[in-house]
Order: sequence, then structure tokens, then C-alpha cells
Amino acid sequence: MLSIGKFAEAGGVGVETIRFYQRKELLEVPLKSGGIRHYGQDDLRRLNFIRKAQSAGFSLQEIKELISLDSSDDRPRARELARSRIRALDTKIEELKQARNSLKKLATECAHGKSGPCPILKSFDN
Amino acid sequence: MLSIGKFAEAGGVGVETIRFYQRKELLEVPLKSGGIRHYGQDDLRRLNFIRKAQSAGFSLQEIKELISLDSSDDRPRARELARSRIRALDTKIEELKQARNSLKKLATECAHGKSGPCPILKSFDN
DNA sequence: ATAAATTCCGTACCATGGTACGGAGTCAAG
DNA sequence: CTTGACTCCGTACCATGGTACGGAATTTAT
Repeated sequence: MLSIGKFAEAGGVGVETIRFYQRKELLEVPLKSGGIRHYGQDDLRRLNFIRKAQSAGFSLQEIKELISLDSSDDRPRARELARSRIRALDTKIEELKQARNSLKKLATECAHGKSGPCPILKSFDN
Repeated sequence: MLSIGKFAEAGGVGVETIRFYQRKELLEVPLKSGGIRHYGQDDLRRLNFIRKAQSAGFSLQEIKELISLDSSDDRPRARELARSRIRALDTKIEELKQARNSLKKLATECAHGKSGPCPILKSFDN
């Protein structure tokens, strides 16, 4: 049985983040036993679920849906969400790679070039 | 000489975005010639600079700095910004790849597995 | 020359993901 | 049994990158 402070610490987030997730209905608000609410393993699992899904790029809204799927065990919908997230990730990864490579090229040119305007700045400049 | 509407259109953004960039001092507010402000090629170059730098993952604050570097031609600082952006992009790309691959694995398992709880949901669930 | 479209400007609002504040209540150690 | 730490709760605020609104002035098209 954890107090909100210990619970937050165990999950690697701040107390205010817990309350925020409760307001967003991602975490349940436990009943209080004499003025203070207590959190258990289920809550910790739920919190870890949120954090992991978040690091997979799901928004809090999507995570809320995943949580409800977790109860209904709706596999087709879960796969659909996963696939659409994978597509979004693929797009994003490609964009970032592109940006990274052109930036890399520019930085190299900028380091070697002896004269003229800086290619990094100039590259955006047309 | 473009009106703000044509200028925004030429840059592929909305009029409100132009005004927003002006408030953020990323674009200058031209003098008005009889009640209406007009924009030229320099403004359009600047706007394109912003959009390209943005697609390379720079924040508007960083872009503001890049713009000031563009005047001072401070190459070492430009390289520093580029390199730190490249590092950030590399980190981000790795994170997204990781997320993408575990999600892919889960989606495949979820599609093939016949019984038990959905692995996508379950994977976050511990 | 008049109606419709644009512009100007300040200000308010939006989503996302939190973070901070302040007063009252509660809990634990000395 | 008091003092200090922690909790509760509502509400306000933060950064980021915009988007919307509304009335007055001006420009453009008919």
C-alpha cells in the first residue's frame, strides 16, 4: 500500500503527474482510508502501462483507449491502433532521417569550407 | 509586393501563422504603405527559411537564433547548433525505431496468436 | 459608387502534457 | 502532543505552435 508520493516515485513520475492522469481518467482515484488514498500493485501496473505506451509514441488519448481495450480484450481494435501507430512512426522516422542527413552534410561542409557564407544558414536561404 | 494573404499563400501557411511569427519576432513587420503592409522576396525567403529549419526539427526559438546568426555569419555557433540538433535527432530516431520494432513484433503476435490475452495490451501490462 | 473581400490589431482560445500554489486536513516521530 | 512532512483538492499557470474572433479601415471588383 503506497501513498501517492511513494506511488509516484515507484513509477518515476511526480505526484502532480499522478493527479493529472487521474483527471484525464487514465488512472483511477482509489477510495480513501481515513483521509488518505492508497495505491497498490494494480495501480503501479497501470502506471507502467501508461509510461511504456507513451514511449511507444501513443498519445494519452490513445492510451486511454488501449486501457479500455485491455478490459474488453478487443484484439482487432488493438491491432488497428498498433498498425496505425507503426505507420505514423515509419513516416516520422523517415522525416527525421532526412532532416538528420541534410543537416549532417551541411555541418560537414560548414566545417571544411574556408570562405563564403555558412552553408547551414545559406541552405535554408533560398 | 504581396499582401499578407498572398504572402501566406506563397509560403504555404495561414495568415494567422504569419502574424504569429511576427509576434515571435521570427518575421519582421513591414512598414505600411497606406494602411496595408506589403511583403517582398526577402520576407518570402525568410519564411521559407523558417519552414525548412522547422522541418529539420529546430524549435521556433532555435530558428530565431539561426536567423540572427545568418546576419552575423557566426559559423562556429551555427555548427554547434547543427551538431546538437543532429545528436537530438539521432536519439529520437533510435527511440522511435525501438518503439516501432516492439510494436511490430506485438502486432504480428497478436495477429497470429489464437488464444490468451492480446499481446499488445499484455506487453505493457507488467 | 457601392458591395464584397481583405487587412489590421488586440485579444482570446485550442490541444498536449504537464507543473505549481495555497489552505486545510492527516500522519508519524520525537 | 506538538512539529514537520505529507496529502487532498480546486484552480491557475507553463511552454509549444498555432487558430479564431470581431470591429474598424481599406482595397478590389462590379
